[in-house]
Amino acid sequence: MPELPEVETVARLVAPDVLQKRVTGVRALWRKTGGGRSDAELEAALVGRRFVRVERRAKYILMGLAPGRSKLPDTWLVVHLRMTGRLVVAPAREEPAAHTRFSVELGPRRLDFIDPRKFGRCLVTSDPTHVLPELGPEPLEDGFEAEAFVRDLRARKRQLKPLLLDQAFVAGLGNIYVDEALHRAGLHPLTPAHRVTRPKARALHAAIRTVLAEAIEREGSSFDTFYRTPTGQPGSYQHQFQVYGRQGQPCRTCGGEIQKRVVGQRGTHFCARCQRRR
DNA sequence: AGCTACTCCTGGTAGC
DNA sequence: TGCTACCAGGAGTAGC
Repeated sequence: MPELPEVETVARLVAPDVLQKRVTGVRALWRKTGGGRSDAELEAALVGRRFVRVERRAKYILMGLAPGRSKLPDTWLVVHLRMTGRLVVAPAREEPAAHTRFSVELGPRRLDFIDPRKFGRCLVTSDPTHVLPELGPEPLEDGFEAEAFVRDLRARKRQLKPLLLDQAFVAGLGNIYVDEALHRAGLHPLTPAHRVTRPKARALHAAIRTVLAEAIEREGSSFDTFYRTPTGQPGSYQHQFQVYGRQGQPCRTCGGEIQKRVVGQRGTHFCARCQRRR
């Protein structure tokens, strides 16, 4: 499922195919994907504008469009891949692939949003802050400062797993990278945040950054048929997983058996020996 | 503040 | 083989 590294990879790879291209048509093949907007509304907002920015914030891809020859975006296409969303650029004359939910025509080519489970969104707005929820710091940016993280973490009483999944606390982590970061830091997913020692909290801060940066280097994780980069390539970080999906197998650090249990409705993987409770 | 449960969705798979 | 039941899960929301 796309988390920060996968979204970053998609944004990077799709950018050269859309930047400077002008929109010639828009269609929401599944209306909800486009936020309930009609094709006429979408066309009125986008047609004639040109993609001038492609950025990532948390798990969102922000694509800025400017009118005429302007370089200043006044309209944004905000994409969230959720579980199964993909962005693909294809020749406009080709039929859209199965499960295509939203299409932006760019002259001879077309940006397609493909999403079997229909959880993803392609929202059009004049200001991304109108559609983005409250989001915590970007874990790979300088603003994600260790001391502040330690302080904020220890001020909360939630269990680590749901706290780290909370996008308002830290942006961009999902089920996979939370499990991987907790293992790397040697922290049990059920530990209450305020019980984490300062050194362990610092270790967690470092682990989050390391895991995410390494996953971006490998273009994310593809362990099922879903996530692919816009070029159709799978990522390769799944080969680096220490705990995710490895229940029943030996821990690569200590040889203990990797456990799986449900925490807050999420499959949670950990080594009970490396990640002692409390 | 923080917990649980529910919703949205469908492809894949386990079980019969 | 063909059927049904269930599961995966990001994030929003409701209720306690």
